[in-house]
Amino acid sequence: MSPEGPLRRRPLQARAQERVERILDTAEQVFAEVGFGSATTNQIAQQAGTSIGSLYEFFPNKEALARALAERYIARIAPVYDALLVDEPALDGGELINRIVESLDRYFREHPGAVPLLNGRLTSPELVAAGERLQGALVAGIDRLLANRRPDVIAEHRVTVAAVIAEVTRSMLVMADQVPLSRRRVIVRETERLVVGYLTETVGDPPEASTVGRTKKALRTS
Amino acid sequence: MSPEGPLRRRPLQARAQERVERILDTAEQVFAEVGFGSATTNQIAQQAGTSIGSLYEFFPNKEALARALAERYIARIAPVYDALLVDEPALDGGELINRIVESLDRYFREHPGAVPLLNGRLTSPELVAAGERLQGALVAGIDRLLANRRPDVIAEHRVTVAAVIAEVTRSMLVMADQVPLSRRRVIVRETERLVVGYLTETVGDPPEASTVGRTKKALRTS
DNA sequence: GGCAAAACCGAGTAACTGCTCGGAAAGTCT
DNA sequence: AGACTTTCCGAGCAGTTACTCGGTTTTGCC
Repeated sequence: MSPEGPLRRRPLQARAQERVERILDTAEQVFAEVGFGSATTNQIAQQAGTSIGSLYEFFPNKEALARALAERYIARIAPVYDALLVDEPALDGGELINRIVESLDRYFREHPGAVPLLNGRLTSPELVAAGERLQGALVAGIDRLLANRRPDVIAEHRVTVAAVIAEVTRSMLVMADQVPLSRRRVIVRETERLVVGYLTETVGDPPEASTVGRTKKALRTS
Repeated sequence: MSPEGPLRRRPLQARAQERVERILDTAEQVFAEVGFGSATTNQIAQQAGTSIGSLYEFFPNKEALARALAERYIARIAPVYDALLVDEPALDGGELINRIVESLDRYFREHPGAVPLLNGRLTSPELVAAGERLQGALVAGIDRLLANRRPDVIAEHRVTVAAVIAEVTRSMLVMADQVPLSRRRVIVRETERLVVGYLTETVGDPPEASTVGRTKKALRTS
C-alpha cells in the first residue's frame, strides 16, 4: 500500500521481525493503558524485552509506533468482514446481526488500542487520518453487508446507516468491556437489540425471525 | 459535597475567581485537543493568559485541573435534566426524545472536555472515578425521565436501558461533531431514530405520533 | 574460517516536564 | 497612610522525555 510505511528500516531477519511485532504488541498495550501522551518509548522498549536502541532502529519516532499499529488494525479488520460476507446468505436478519456484533466484539477485545485511535483523541494529524481510515474500513464492511442484504436501500442513505451501526456498535462494545463480567453478555445482547431496532425503524422491515431475545411485550404481533 | 475539593486555596477576590475560571476553560480546551497526557501545564497557563505561578497557586497539580473540570461537568448536567423533567409531561414520546437528544447535544458541544473524561482514557484512578460519577449522573437523568414515562418497566431493566441510551447518544453526538457541518443535522436526527427504534424494540410500544422523520417504507401501517 | 551486512545495545544529550519559591504588585482593611 | 493579606509572577530546579551514536554481537554467505 504505502511506499514508505512507518518503518525506518524493514527488518529482514526473522528474529528482528519478531522483535518488531513484540514491540508493537507492547505499544498497543501501553497506549491503551495510559494513553499515547503519557506512554514513554523507554517503557515500551523495556516492557517488550528489548532496548530503546533497537526500537529506534526500526521506528523513527514515537508517533510511528501508533501509525504502524493503525495499519495493523486496518489490515486485520478485512478478514473479519470477509468471513461475514461468506456466511451472510445463509443467515436470517437476527442471526446476521448476532454474528456481526460478536465478530466486532472479538475484534475490539483483541485490539484494545483500536478504540482510542477511533476516538480520534490522538494528538497528531497523521494519527487522526489513520483513525479515519480505520473508521472507514469498519463502515465499508458494514456497508457491503447491508448492500448485499438490502439492495433496495439507496447508496447514500445506506452509508449513513452503516456509519451509525459501526459507531454505536463500537461504543457499546467498549462499554461492555468496562462493565463487571456478569453484565458483559447483557450489554452485548443489548447491542444486538439496539441494531435490530434501528434497522427496523430505518429500513422498515424487521429482520425476519430474529434470534435476538425480546421483551415479552414486544412479541405481540398485531 | 467534597470537603476539600481539588483547589489548593480558594480564590477570594473576583479577579482571582475569574482567573481560575479562565484557567479551567483553557484546560478543557487543551485536554480535549491533545489529551491529558500530552497537555502541559505551562501551555495551559500561557494560553489562559496567566503564569504557571498563578496556576499552581490554586491548583496543587495537573490532575487537580482535570478533577475540577469533572466537578464542573457534573454540576452542569443537573439543570439540563431538571428542565427536561419539568417539560416532560407535556410532550409525546417522539418530542421527548427530540428534546433529550438536543439538550445533550448542546451540553456536549459546550463541554467538549467531558467526552474524553467519559471515555475513561485518563490515566489516574481518581480521574476514572470522576468519569464514572459523570457517567452516573447522565444515566440517572435518563433513568428518571424513563421512570416518569414508563412506570411499568421494572427498575433493574430500566437502568440498563438508560445506560444504553446515555452511551449511544453520547457517542453519536460526538460523531456528529466530527462530521462536516452539512451532515451534522442528519446525524442528530439519526440519533433520535436510533433511540426511538431501541425503545420500540425494548419496551414494546413505539412513542405515539413520533415527530421524528421516517423512511417512506417504514410508514406503511399493516 | 572470514567478511560484510543486519541487528542489538544502553549510556548519554538536549529539550522539555511538572512544579517551587522568593519577591513584587494589587487589594482590603483601619 | 500604613499594615496586612491575597494575588501574581517567571526564572529556575530536579526529574523525565524522545531520541542518537559509537561500538558490540549475530547472521548469512563464500
